Amino acid sequence: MIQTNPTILERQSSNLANGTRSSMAEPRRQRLSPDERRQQIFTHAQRLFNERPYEEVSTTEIAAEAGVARGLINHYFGNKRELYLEVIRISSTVSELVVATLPNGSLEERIDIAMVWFLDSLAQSGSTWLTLGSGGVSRDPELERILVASENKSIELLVVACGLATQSENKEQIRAMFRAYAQLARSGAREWLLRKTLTREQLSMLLVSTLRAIVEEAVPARNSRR
Amino acid sequence: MIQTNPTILERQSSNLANGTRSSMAEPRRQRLSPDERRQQIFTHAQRLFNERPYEEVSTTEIAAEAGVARGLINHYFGNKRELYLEVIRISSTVSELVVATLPNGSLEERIDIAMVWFLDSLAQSGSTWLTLGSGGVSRDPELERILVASENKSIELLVVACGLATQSENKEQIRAMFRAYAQLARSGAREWLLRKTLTREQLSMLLVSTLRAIVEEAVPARNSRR
DNA sequence: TCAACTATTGACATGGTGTCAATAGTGCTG
DNA sequence: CAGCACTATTGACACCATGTCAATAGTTGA
Repeated sequence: MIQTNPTILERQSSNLANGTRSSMAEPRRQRLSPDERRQQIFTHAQRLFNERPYEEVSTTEIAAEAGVARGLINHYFGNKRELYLEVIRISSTVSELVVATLPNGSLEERIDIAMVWFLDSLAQSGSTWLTLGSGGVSRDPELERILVASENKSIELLVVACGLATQSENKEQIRAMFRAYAQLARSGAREWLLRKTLTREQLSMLLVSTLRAIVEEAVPARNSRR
Repeated sequence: MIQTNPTILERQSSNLANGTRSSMAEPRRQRLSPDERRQQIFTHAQRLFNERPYEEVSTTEIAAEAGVARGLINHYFGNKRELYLEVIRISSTVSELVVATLPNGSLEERIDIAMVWFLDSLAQSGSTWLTLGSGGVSRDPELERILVASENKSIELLVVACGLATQSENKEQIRAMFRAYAQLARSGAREWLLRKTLTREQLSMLLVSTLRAIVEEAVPARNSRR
């Protein structure tokens, strides 16, 4: 366990702490409504899990930061893994809020619009989504399920934007290619937002040109199956 | 800890076991040369780490499978993490063995050839490389370093194949785009080899068309930077 | 044959996680 | 307002995984 700050183990009584700690004896136990307490723990867990990977964040630390007994985490969330999954569940659904109604128009136009929407929602949601390793890694099956479900929604949206939704045959192939494309997009977004090696325009150009190539060249290749 | 087979905790005396276990008392301790013992532990660790993710494989299990005391793992490898990194280090360098000398020719031809080489080496190395989550996740810095180094080699090769090696300006942008492309390739390979949702031809078409799009459209967009 | 060497072991200490009975705020009721 | 039921919260306990290290037992050479 990494102990960066020696003061984090102190009791911190959230935001409704009375400043007169020395004069007035504050209650040794703070009793909140389950919703409040749950939210409080969740907030601190969310922050810590965004700072460091799962294994390096201990429930002891989360409890200390939230100023509660460690057992309370288990009481509200079952176990550490479930708490983590809840954090991920929130992070991965941020970008789903924006469900753009796509206008009619040429493929070019719709791709452009979808890309603007994608980049905008990314710029807002920040780096949370980027650091998730949703790449079919053999990690946690439940974690996998959550990330895949979230990704599927985005992909379905993209399929619609490209006018391939009506394509009844080769459904699976199209989805597979778009899943691969989603990884390009994710990685590209990482280059843009985290590593800052690409400008937004460059990333946009990358995403648009490759997506057009997929729709116009790779997808029509459905006749090349055996 | 997952205990699938109740017999794995038994002593298994590697491959040089004498069959007369009941009659001849085999030595309670088997003393091997450090190289042999190290290799033996490594082999079992490699198998287990390929079957299940890091956290779900305990050193107790590795030691049991190898038929040695758990302390020996620390003696030879320091700690569990270093053992794991050594496994990864081997897995990620498999595909580097094939260093193709690229012929001259049109961009189209060279991309085709590079892609055949890429898919061939993938088909051989199997799923080990695919399940690695090398996506800039904030995991282990050392793990990150290893995977990035391995990936960089592949990317450099691809840059040469595309005839962009001499491009002195926008070096970083080109590399960034190719890193993103590598994720598309990795994900596509996963669809081909693991999920079997794409045929080799379809994947090849996907990779070739998108790569051509990047080289011809995205990369020349270097003048669009601010 | 014996002794130095060292590969190997097993007990110990540490730290993280989950469980659960005991405890102490809180609000209701007479 | 006192007392009581309810339950949010605690802290001690058991369990498991990891790392350390002194003791032990094969092995090799004199």
